[in-house]
Order: sequence, then C-alpha cells, then structure tokens
Amino acid sequence: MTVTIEDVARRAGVSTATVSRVIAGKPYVRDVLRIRVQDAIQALNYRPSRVARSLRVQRSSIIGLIISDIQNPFFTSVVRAVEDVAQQQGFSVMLCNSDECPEKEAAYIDLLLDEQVSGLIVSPAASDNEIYHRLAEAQVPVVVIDRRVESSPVDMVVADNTQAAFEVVSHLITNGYRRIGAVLGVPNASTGAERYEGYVRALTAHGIEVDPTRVRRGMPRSNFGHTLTLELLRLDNPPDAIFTGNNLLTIGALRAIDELGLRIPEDVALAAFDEMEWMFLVKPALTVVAQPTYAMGKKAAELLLQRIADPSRPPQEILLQPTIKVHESSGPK
Amino acid sequence: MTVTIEDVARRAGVSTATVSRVIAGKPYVRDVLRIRVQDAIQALNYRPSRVARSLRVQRSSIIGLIISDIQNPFFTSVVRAVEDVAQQQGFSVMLCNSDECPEKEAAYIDLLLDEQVSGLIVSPAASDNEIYHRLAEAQVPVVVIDRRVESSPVDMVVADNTQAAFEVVSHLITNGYRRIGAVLGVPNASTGAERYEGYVRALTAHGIEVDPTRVRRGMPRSNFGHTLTLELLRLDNPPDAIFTGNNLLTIGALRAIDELGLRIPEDVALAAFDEMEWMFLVKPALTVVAQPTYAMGKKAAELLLQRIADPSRPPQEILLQPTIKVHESSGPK
DNA sequence: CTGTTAGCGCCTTCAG
DNA sequence: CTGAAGGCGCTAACAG
Repeated sequence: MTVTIEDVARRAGVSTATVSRVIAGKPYVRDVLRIRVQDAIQALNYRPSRVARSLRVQRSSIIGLIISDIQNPFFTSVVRAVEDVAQQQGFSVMLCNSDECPEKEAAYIDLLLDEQVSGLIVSPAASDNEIYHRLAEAQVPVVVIDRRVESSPVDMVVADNTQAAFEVVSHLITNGYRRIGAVLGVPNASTGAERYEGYVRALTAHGIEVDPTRVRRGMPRSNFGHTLTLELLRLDNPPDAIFTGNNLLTIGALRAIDELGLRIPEDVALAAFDEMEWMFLVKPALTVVAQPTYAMGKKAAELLLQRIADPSRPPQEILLQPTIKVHESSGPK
Repeated sequence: MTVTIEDVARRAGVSTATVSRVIAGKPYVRDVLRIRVQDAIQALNYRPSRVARSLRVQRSSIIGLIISDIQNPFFTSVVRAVEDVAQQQGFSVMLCNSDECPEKEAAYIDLLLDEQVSGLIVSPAASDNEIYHRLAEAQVPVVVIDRRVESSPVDMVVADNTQAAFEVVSHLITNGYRRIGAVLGVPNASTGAERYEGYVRALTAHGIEVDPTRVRRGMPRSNFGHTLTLELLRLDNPPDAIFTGNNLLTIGALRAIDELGLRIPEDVALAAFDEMEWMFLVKPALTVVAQPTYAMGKKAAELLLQRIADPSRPPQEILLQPTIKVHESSGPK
C-alpha cells in the first residue's frame, strides 16, 4: 500500500542505506546514484514515514506548545509565531490548552513526552508544578513563556510587566485620576503579581496611598473581570479609574461599565493590558499596554530550536518591553 | 534509559503480549496477572511509547486541524472545541495554520498524512484543491468546517450564512436604512458568497435595488476591512449603513469609521458578523451575527471521531444556525 | 488464558 | 563511497 524506502531502493537499484543518505542530504553518495534515487522518489511519489523515523531516532520532529488559554488573543499570537518558526525549520506543532489547570498541564506534558517531542514551550498554569522536575529528568528542552516559574534555571521569555503597569497607572495619575482601582489576575501567575507591583509603585511614587479594597483579583477570564469590576464600581467611594491587568479581564470590565451605564473616561477611566488593540480601536480605554505577543512567541520558538540543536547552551532569560499607547483625555469629571 | 514494555513484562513475570493486553484493556487475562502487571507498570513508572504504537498499527492517535487563520477568534473557538472532544477520547490535536494559502494547506495535509494522523479537520482555503483527491485516495477521514468544498461528498459542518445575512440586513432596512453597503470576503470562500447572497435577497425582498458600487470584497483581514470601508464611505453618495461579512473585516471597518470621525449608528450604521460579541459589547454595531463557533468545532470533531470508528458511514452535512443579536436604534439621521 | 514470533519503516553502525 | 543487518517499542496473529 504505502511506498516504503525499500521500494525506492529497489527501483533505484541501490540499498535502503543509500536512499536514506540521499534523503538526509548526507555526503558520500555518488552523484549518479543520488540522481537515480531522487528520480525514484519522484516516480513513486515516496514520502518518508515520520513515525518510523521518530521511533528509530527516538525523537519526533514535533514541538509541543502548552498554553493556558487558547481563547485569549495573547496566546493566539504566540501560537501563530511558534507555528511560523517551527514550520520553517521542519518541525510541526502540537497544541495543547491547559485551561489554567495544573493537572491538565501535567497530563499534557506526559502526553507530549510520550510522543517523543523534540521540545516544549509552556505558558505555565502555576508558578510551580512537580511535573517540571520530571521534565528536567527527561532531558527535554523546554522554554517557558509569559510567566515565570520557580524551578531550576530554564529558558524564559517574559514581558516587563512591572514597568508597563507602572507607566499606564502613572499616566492615569498624570491625567488627574486619584481613586484608581485594579482588576488583576491571581497572583500565582507571575504576571498578575508583577502588574500589581507596578500599580503599587506608581501610586506610591505619586504619594497616593494604596487602598486594598480597590484591588481585586481573579482568574483571567472575562466573567471575572465583569464581577470584580462591578464590585469596585459599587463601592461607597467608587474608583474614578480602573486598571485592568489582562486582556480578558478588560473585556469583562467593559461589560460591567456598560451595564451600569457609565461612560469612559468621563465617569470612569480605563487603563488596560490589551494585546490586540481592538479595545483601543473603539476607544474605551485611556491607555493600553500592547504586548509584543508575536515577538514573544517567535523568540520562544527560536530559543527552543537553539536548545534542541545545542542542549549544553546555558539558559537565557529574555525580557521584552511592551508598548504603551495613549489616548487623549480631559481628565476626571 | 526509557522503560519499555519488556521491562514491565520481566518485572511482572509475564510476556510482553500480556502486558500489551492489560494496557489495551483486553479481556482474557487472569486477574492475578492483570494486577501484577499493573503493579509493575506503577513501580517502573512505565509509559507506553505512542510512537512505537503508531508505527505498529500504522496510525497515530493524532488528529490534524488545519485552519485558515488562527488569529481569527472564530477559529480560536473551533480549536478549543476540537481540542476538548479529541482530548477526551484519547486523541491529541496537531494544529496547522494555512493562512488562507492553498499551497500551505496542501503542504500541511501532506505533513499530517506523513504523521499518519487518524483524521483531519480542515477549514479549506479554497473551495477546490487538488490535494483533496490525494486525501480521498489516502482513505483518511476528513471533515470540512465553515466553508464548503466542491469535491466528492465529505462530512461538512457549516453555518447558515445566507439566512443570517438576510436577517441582519433586513434588520437594517426595517430600521430605516436604505443605502446599505457591504464589505465581504472573497467569493472563493463559500461563506463570502453566501453572505452576499443573503444581502442581495434582503435588499430585493424590500424592493431595494442592489448597487454594485456599494459592494466590496477582499481577503478576510482587518486591513482589507479598513481599506474597503474607506472606499465605501468616500463615495459621492456614501452608504448610510454597512454590512460586514466577517469578524476581521468588522474590526477594519470600525477603524475606518473611527478615522473619518463618524459615529455609529448616527452617521453610519453597522451590521456585522462577529463571533466574539466583543464588538457588540462596546456597542458599535446595530446588529450582530454570532456564530455558533464552539458548537461547530465540537460537531466537526464528533463527526470525525465517528467516521474514524466507522469509515463506512455515509457523509453528513450539518447546517448550524447563527444567532442574531440586536441593538436598539433610532434609525438614520 | 498466555507466550512466541514476526514485523511496522527507518536509520546507522560496521564491513567491504 | 555503498550494502547488509540489527534493532527502536509495540501489537497481532498463531500456537500452545
């Protein structure tokens, strides 16, 4: 049924070893034979079995990509970038969605190891997962993206969240806002913690006290953004501006503000992390942090391929700078 | 290094065949042995090699998913759905992004065949691609999603685009709009053609003549939406409403409208295909078609698994109904 | 019920 | 420079 390397060898009048050499582009094959083999491959429409090769070399040319939420546009861009560079190097991508769930993440890591992947890119659901130790044992190259993990040094690609948060919140303050609330991701993701850190620094730098009741945390999903923002806006002394620390939280916040019939930025200003600039487009936010999403994915994939090629290379940590985009504002009412 | 089925067999004092049977959950194994094997598996932390199994059975437990644009939220939902049902059945998903490019699509199909995937879900970049014939030959189960293809009967999961387009455009007319423009995807994707069809039907049903200069087509990307909308709005007698036939085109249209300083719906109304309801959320659109994206992906995956289980089942075509969401409007200026 | 055996398709020494 | 041969880890007959 399927045409094998043996069929090609027979047709070309050589051994399978020679065919294998030609395919792998190895030297030490006479041009006559090389051409005869290539012709046979063409004629038979031969395609090597990646499965057989994987078994033989104990490694597939697949790289695993585990992200914590595929619905988040942030990761969408990352996926695309990873796919682009992988494909260009002859690797394919197996995509897994951990759904922010460490158990699911662990299960996927196991699965990918069972598939003998060449390497792994993970946006970790938690900052620590015992599975990472197994990973280290398995000697499979890994690069962590977006969020930091506390484990032995690994390649890491993250954004400078603290700085970005500092800047957007400062911008709100400069525009006259004082009662600034925050809707952030849970602190077990390092991103949430760092963005909180930037928020606090901005307030204190401007002599504003941090009011804990104005800070809310939840899973990075729009329904949480919605609930938490409602909570903030229903406080006795509600915030005059809100800083949302994540794409999806921002969506939820917009819905909440809309429901209460409030206008942006007259009634409440918004500063947001927003990868896509979609929100920015329709101008509901005063300031926006645009993540270098594609760049992060690209860098991660490149690092991974480097490490696959040379496992001895010392781990690197790459810190990318988000872009801040600003809308004009007349300040609070 | 890695622990094989032989190690387990040795430790359990049985043959590899028995271990294999236990793993596969086959009958005809005495409970004593079954338990001994399970213990050995536990003790050795044995994990079967999916690669070796794939080679042996000439089929991997991977299903391929080729989508035409991973940045489009529509597909993001589909990916998620497919992943959910696949994972639940012990399959993993290999994701490929054809980028609306038939050549890339063909290359990916080849790649996936080389990986011996059990099946394939494709949102085709073109309505016809010679590669589909190769697919038919290879006897690999396929289900086509979102867009129709002209080929031998295959399982297909699509939305009722004509009807949905008819309804949203009718809604515009009912609200008093008359000069309704359209920004649509290229007609080689069946979705674009169908949405155009619905647009035309709505106009004619209400006795409005179709003005070809008010209809623009382009690739389903935001920059095209932007350009085409600008063209429409700069006509001598510009439309008082625009129907956008795709998520990303809608984004571009919003940007264009914003750039010209126009308000929605006072200056120009908008009726849009929008999967995420994000646009809807911030109220720039009068009417929105929400695709049953997750449902489509789910259905596609289910069909595929069915066909994998029983290749003789006759192909089905499933037509899902989008949801129409309406905002109040006071009509045109 | 259980073990033996023969490959799946490929790569890679090891001899020539 | 080229060919012969031995597995990679697993499953599926086929015998017991």
